[in-house]
Order: sequence, then structure tokens, then C-alpha cells
Amino acid sequence: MKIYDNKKNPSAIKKTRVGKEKKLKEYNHLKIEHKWQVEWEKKKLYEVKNGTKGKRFYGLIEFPYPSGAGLHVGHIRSNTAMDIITRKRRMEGYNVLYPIGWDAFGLPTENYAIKTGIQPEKVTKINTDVFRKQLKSIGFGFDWSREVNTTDPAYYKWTQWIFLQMYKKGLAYKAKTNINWCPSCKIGLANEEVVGGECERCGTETTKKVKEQWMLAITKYADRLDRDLDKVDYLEKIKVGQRNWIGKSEGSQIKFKIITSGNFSSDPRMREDEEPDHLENISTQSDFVEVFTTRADTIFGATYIVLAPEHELVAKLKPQITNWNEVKEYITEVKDKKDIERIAEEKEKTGVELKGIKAINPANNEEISIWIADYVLATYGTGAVMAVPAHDERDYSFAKKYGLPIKQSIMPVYGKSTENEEFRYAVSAFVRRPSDGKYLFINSKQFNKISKVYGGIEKGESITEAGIREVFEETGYKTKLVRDLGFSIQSHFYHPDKKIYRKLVSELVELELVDDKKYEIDQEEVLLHEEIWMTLDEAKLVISEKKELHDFEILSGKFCFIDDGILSNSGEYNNLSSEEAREKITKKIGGKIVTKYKLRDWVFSRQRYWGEPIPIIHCDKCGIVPVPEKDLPVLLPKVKSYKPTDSGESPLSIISKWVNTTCPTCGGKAKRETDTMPNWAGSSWYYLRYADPKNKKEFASKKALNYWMADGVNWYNGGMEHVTLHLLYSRFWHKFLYDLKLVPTSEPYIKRTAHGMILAEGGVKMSKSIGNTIDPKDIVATYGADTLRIYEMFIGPFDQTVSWSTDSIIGSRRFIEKVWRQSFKVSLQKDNKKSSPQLITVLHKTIKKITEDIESMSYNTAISSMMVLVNEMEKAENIEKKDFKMFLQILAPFAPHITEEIWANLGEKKSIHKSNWPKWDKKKIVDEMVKIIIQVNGKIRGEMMLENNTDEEKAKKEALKNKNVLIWLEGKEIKRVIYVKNRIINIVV
RNA sequence: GCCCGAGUGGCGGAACUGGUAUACGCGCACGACUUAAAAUCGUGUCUCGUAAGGGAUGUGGGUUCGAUUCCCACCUCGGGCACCA
Repeated sequence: MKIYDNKKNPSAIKKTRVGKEKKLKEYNHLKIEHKWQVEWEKKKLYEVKNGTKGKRFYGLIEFPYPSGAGLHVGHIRSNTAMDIITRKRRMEGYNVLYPIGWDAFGLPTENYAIKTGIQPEKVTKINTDVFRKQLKSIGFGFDWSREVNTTDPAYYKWTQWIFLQMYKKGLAYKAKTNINWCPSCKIGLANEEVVGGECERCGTETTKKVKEQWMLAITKYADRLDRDLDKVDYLEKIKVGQRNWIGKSEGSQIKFKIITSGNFSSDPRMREDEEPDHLENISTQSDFVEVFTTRADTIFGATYIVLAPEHELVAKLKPQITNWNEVKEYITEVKDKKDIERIAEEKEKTGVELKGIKAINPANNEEISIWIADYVLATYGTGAVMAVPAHDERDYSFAKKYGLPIKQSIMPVYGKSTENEEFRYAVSAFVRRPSDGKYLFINSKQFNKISKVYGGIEKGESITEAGIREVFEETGYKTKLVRDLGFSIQSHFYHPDKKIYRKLVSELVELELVDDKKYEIDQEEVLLHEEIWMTLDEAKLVISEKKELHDFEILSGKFCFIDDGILSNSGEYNNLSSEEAREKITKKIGGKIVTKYKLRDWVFSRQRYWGEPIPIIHCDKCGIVPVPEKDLPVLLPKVKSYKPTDSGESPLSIISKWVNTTCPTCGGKAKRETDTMPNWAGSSWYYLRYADPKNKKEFASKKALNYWMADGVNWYNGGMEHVTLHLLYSRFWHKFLYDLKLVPTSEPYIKRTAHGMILAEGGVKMSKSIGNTIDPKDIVATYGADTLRIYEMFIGPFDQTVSWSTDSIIGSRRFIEKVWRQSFKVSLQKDNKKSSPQLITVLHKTIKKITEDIESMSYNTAISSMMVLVNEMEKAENIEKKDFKMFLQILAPFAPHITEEIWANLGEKKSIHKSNWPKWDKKKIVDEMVKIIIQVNGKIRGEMMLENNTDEEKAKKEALKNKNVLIWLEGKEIKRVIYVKNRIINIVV
């Protein structure tokens, strides 16, 4: 039985001893921790003043959402990490800002209010009180005088104010947009509230609904948000996440001419009812369709065009579309599609051809069909794509379903792609773009006569069939060109992976394209190691549909054929990288190079209650009118019911007293905007408010911002779950404020790190329903805050997900107790004798390690090295007071209470947390004697103690004295000796 | 599918720019103290072998005097994005 299991007996340690007779004061964490928490608050130890001279440091953590569940152990992990950093900075002489506040608007509180009828303000008050108390019990060095709360009108006044500035600059606008709609609850849902296509609360399938929403034009900042990531020090994966979200991609915008059936060259069927002058009706703006592509180099393989169903051209072309009813039906169908259906459909694509019109591929003047399909997004690019089924998976599956032509247009040049690296695939996967490979453009009119001339391959010169064979053979691949039945087939099956290769061969056998007797695929080693070219059975190929062959080609991804060669019109692009080809081709056909972003404007309103009211008035005469700044804040009124109305409007909409107002411009009748802001609004700028939290005239004074934000927040740590949206949104707001010259920097955070999650025991998520949550309160009561802090930092690498293990906490507690006992050993020493040189070396090494480890957030190794030091102290006969104090100082950021207590017990008057961070002595971290490992041929055969920095000659001499080493050297000639100073000597025989 | 990250004892995890693999902690075993237990302290704890010695850092190769670390291929797990042309 473990004594610590008993919560009612928090201090299990009754009596501990040192030496043989002296009784010690017991370590009562409850008493000590409470005492110092009160003391620090009384002395305002962690409160900072603006404008103090000297170095300053702003450390930030994500302010918590005060949920009813109370503080989570995960909060403690991230808060402690920054607490350690800020405490170290304070001891290093910085003026440190480490603030805290509450991100208190949000759905859980609102849902609770709906359920219980208790006002959200009251719920928030209760929850923040609990959180505050809990945070204080852990001993964080927050400056509580700067506490902010997003739901406080004095705070959200400025959230509204910033919104108004955005409105004035045209960045905030109201527009119709697609939202998730729950037909049962009759509310719009945030994406996070939709789980698997169902409403989180009632389980009803959600649909899309077009609704008017307030939007913020974050897309106008897309470029800067992407570019400026180069300026900041974020974890690489965070940058990747941001870049991924912004989704910058450079491509080409290309116009495809549209023609009507009268002008079709290949289709002889004419529409009988067509008016002769129909062509004139197609206006100049709509006689082409503009597509966006990143792969303009594959344009010779573009065999059809696809428009998003919502594309404006579809409606414009209505008179020319002969199957309009069908088209219309499809558009309606897509619009009403439920989310759940879309998910269930997965990759099965649907679409309808726009009959009666065609497009001209500007690269080769071929007529291609035009389709609408919902796999093309209206919101990205131009809402239209050129489909290249041979080189794009989505186009491929669509083409296959509707029997559209598939035309291959590129293949990599065999051989070497870069100087050192051999090209990995004999024939590349078509879809992938080889990173640095040069292309061979092929653009075959299938089964034509052989053309004699191939496009230039290496040096741009034309070469013959024989020439191309040479190229292949040079690179080590066997080739076989077959000339028969009027066309030539060159085919190559090869894949370095045996499994894939074998599958390929068996597929071919199944298709009866190769003779299974020739290729004994069942035998392990036959054919599988070598690169083998196969010749298709020509006769069979003719019989088989050519489409099938192409299908197979794409499916396998490793099988290519060149029939009658390379078209002259694409041949000129041969031997270019895809980037070069894209640019050249785009230019030639009159397209332009453009940059597009995935990022979309931020839906900035919600229809429910618990958020900041959007400070806008709708006037019948004047339209949308912003609330005058002097009337801010627009207070969130009290309501009777927090439920949304039947029509899905905010509950605010039924309070006519609040809604009905007068227009600030004309004084006429007007209505207030009833939408509120989303959860992310208040958290987009809170770090600025901390600089000057009580300011009534500005969101923060220039002076305060110039002081704390001169470079931006120095270090911001938070969860991985917030590194895309929250980080992006706040960077956007900050840049906007920077443009208004209201903040001194263009980026809010200089450095951003992220902590790993804490899972419950067994690696599963902590959840109330499973009942595996850990309440920090219990741990603090039983083991103490210092132990909890040490434990959470020791549990594993800070940036990684870890599992909670209550059994392991005891180790951290034991460490704390050892420190406690050692302190008595120090204070009871009669004469303050010097510590041994060995102990001093360990101490200084530890100081160095802790100093560095905190900077890299390697808290787990920092603690382990302190444990090593304490173990050394236990063994030591004497510990000089000053040495022990240095140790206390490096431990202080981790365990602030016990170190403060011991510090005081040792006679210090000033707080340890205001003392100066100890410096390690370079001379003292050098061991006098070092252990050298002796190896013979890389195997360890002995070890020896040598003086530090012994030279090679001497080391060799010493090593050759070792008996065991000599045994291994007997009768052998020493060829070489490798000596690494202070580490190893390796004798090669 | 794509993009990251990670695979080391019974467990959480260490290992600097390639240089004694398993630090530190948990657990376990034995011992000291104790009437006894707890706590504390000490010793041991990858594996085969009596030993000398050999084998182990997901798997298979490579570079090197020497590889957990570098290179290549593959397997497994975790996270993020997901029709973004």
C-alpha cells in the first residue's frame, strides 16, 4: 500500500533523520506553500511596472477558457513551463511581464445557461473564481493586477472598437456565405460543432445553408501572413501548419476559348433549331473560360474543362447549353446535398456535360468538352479547371467514370535527374511531379504512323529512333522498340519494389497482355531483381481497346508507353523542368502567372448569444451604419431565454427594446445587429491589453505598447490546437493595427512554441465520461504544488504527448524531500567547510545544463541533472552553504515554494526569486581526471583515467600498458590509432 | 492520399557536432535500520553465457576505425490537412 494514496494524510512523512540523532522539521508542503503564496501576494513580488529601465521580457501563455470542469493538468504543464522561463528571466535581471486572463466567451457556458437558466455572467464569475484560486495554489508568478476578461465590457469595448476600425477600412463586410445548419436546433453551427456531418448537440444531420454573415477580409493579408513567417521564430511545424492553411500556390491562369455547336469542327451533328447568328449572342466576356492550374506544363494532356456548378459562366451560357434541364437539375442537387452524403460519397465524383458548347485547348487547338462537377470548388482559383486525367488523380477518376479521353503528355527523362542521384523510377508515377527531373514531353495521337523525328532530348537536337534507343541504353536500361502493324510500342515494366512489381506482372497476365509462361511470376527471384523490359504482344494490343491500356497505365503508375513519338508542338519544351515548362507554355499561349491562396475570409459572426455584440446598426434609410465610437461598448443585454429563435436568429433579436434604436446618422428608426462575434475575436488581441489593462481611453497606450511590444511578445507558448486559427487570426489583427500605426511591430509574437498534451493513464484522452481525469487540486493536496510542477516537467519531453502516471509522482516527491533533508545537513553543519572539488564540478556542470535546458525547454533533462546533483550531495561529507544556495537558485523556477522556504531558513532576507541567477565557472566544469575508453578495432577492451587534455602520445603509451588490451594486441601489427581527446582511443590492428 | 513527428529495458525516457547505449525516475529483488511495518538508506536490475566473450536502439542494406546519431529502402505507431487543380 502506498502511503501517498491517502488524501486525508497529505504529509505522510512523519520524521526524517539525518546523521544519527538530529530530528528535523518535517516537510509540510501545505503550510510552506500557502505561507509563501500569501507572502508573495502581499509583497506584490510578481507585479511589474511599465517603463522600467533595463532589459524587459514578455512571456505569454494562452489565456484559459474558464470551463466548469476546473483547471486541467495540461494547463499546469504549459503554465509551469513559461513560469520557469519567466522566473529565470527575472533572476537574470529582466523586467518580466507574465500575465493571465480569461477567454470567457463561448459555447459551453452558453449551453450551460440554456440548460440551467443561470446567467452566463454568473457562470463565468464562478468558474473564473475557481480557476484563479487553483492557479494561485500552484504558485505561478503571474502579475494578477493585469488580469483581463474578454467578457468584461471594459475589455470588449475595445474588441468592438477594433472591429469598427476594420469596418471603416472595408475589411469587415456582410455577405452571404455557406454555413453549417442544424435543421433541428435551427441554428448555424461552427465547424467545430459538426461532428461527422452531424450536429454535436442533437445528432441531426447538418446541411449547408446560405446565410448572411459578417466576414473579415483576412485574405487581403494572405500574402503578408505567409511571407512574414520568415521573420519569426516559430517551431517549424507551426510554420508549416500556417503555410498549409494559407495555402499559397503559384500557377497559371489560362483562357480557353468557348465555341458553340455551329462552330464545332469534328462534330457533324448540327443543332437544327439553332439560329444562324447565335454566336453573336455570346458576349465578349463570356466567350472564354479562364482556368487556374499549377501544371500548365501538362496542358497538352488537357482533354476537357470542368467548372464549379456555381460558376457564373454556367448561367450566362444558358442559351447555348442544349441540355439545360439536366444541368439545372444537377446544380440543385449539389446545392441540397447534405454533408453526410458528401462524406459518404467520398471520392466518387459526379458531373454533367454542358452540351452545345466546347472549348479550344490553346496549346494544340483541340476541341474539348466542358463539364460542371462539384469536385471543382467555386471558391478556389477561378472556379474552373482544365482537366488533365493522365496527370491528375481527380481528373483521372472523373474521366474514367464518364469515358472521357485520357492523354499522356509528359514523362521524365531517364537517367540522372541530378548529378549524384540516379533517377529513382525507370518510368515515373505520372501524377507526381519529380522534384528535379527534366521532362520528356510526349503527346501522342494514338496509333498514328510512326513519326521519324523525336524531340530533342539532351542537347535540344533532333534525334532518330536509334538515337533515343541510345539514350536509354546509355542509362543502363534495356530497350526494345517494336515496329509492327504500322505502329511502334515501347514498353517498360519495372519497379524496384518486388511486391508492386509482381502485382504489375500478374495484372498484365490477367489482361492477357503478356504471356504468363514467359514470366514466371510465382517464383521469388525470377525477374524481380533485374530491370526488365517487356514487349507487349502486339497483336493483343491491337485487339484490346486503347483506352484500357491507358487505364492500366495510370493504375499501375509505373508503366508507360510511347507510341508514335513526340508531337512537334510540345517538343520544344523538352528537357525543361516542370517549372520552366509551365512558365514558357503559359507565356506562349497568352496566360499569366498568378498566385492563389486557399485561405478564405473569416466568418466573423455567430447567431447565438454569449459573445461580443457586433457594433453595427441597420437603418432603413442609411443602410449599414457603424455605432459611433463614443457609444461603445454596445453592451450585451440580459435575456430571458438563451435559446436561439425558431428562425435561427440570435436570442438578441427578440429583445425589441434592445434591437430597436435610432440611426446615429439620420436619427430615424433603425435596428441593431443581433449577431455576436465568434470565440476567436477577444483572443486576437488580448496580449496587447496586458500592457495597459486598465486604460479607458485606448485599448492600450502607445507608451505601454512601445515598452512591452517593442519587439513583440518575446515568447509565446501554447497548444498545438491553436497554432493555425488563433495564431493566424491574431497575426492578422496585429498586422491591421500595425497598418494603423497603433502597434510598433508587424508581428505580434517573436517566438512561439507548443507543448504536448497530457493523456490519461494508458494513453487515452482524459474525459469526464470515462472518469479518468486527474484533478490538480488532489495532487496539490497530497503531494504539494512543487512536486506537481516538478513531476509535470519531468514526465517527458515538453513538446511531446505524454501519459499521466500517478505512480510516478512519488519520484518527484522524493526528490523534493531529499532537497529538504540536504538543506538541514547544510544548516546544521557546525563549520562551513568547503565542498569537495568533485561536488563543485558537478554543481557547476548542473548550473550550466539548467541554464541551457530551460532555453530549449528540455525540462525533463534539467530535472534529471538536478537529481544527479542531489544524489551527489547526499554522498558528500560537506556542502558549503554558498554552493547549496546556488543549487537552490537553479531549482527555484521549478519549485518556487520549497526553495524560498530553505532560502529564508538559511538566513536570506530577500526573495530567492529576486536573487541573481548563478553563473557557472568555466574552470570548475573541467574534470581534473577523465576516463578514457580503450578500444581495439572498435570493441571496448579497457578503460583508464588520464589527466584532462592528455596528448595522443601519452595516451597511447598509457593504453598500451593495459593488460587486457595487450591480450588483444598480441601478435598483431598496429595499423592505426584514433584518439579523441578526453573520450576514446581506438587501436586498429 | 499528402505533409510532419516518432520507434531504445517491465514502464516514462537519457545519450553533446558520429566516440563507454540504457543517465534520471517509476517498478521489481535482496540487504541495513525496526519488536514489526511504513518511511529512509545501501546493492542489484537489457539479454545469452559458469566464465572469457558474444548479441541488442522497428526491419534490411550502405558509409566509417567506430552509427541510437549520417545515407538508401521498407515496416509500424502518433499527429495535422484532406476533392485547394
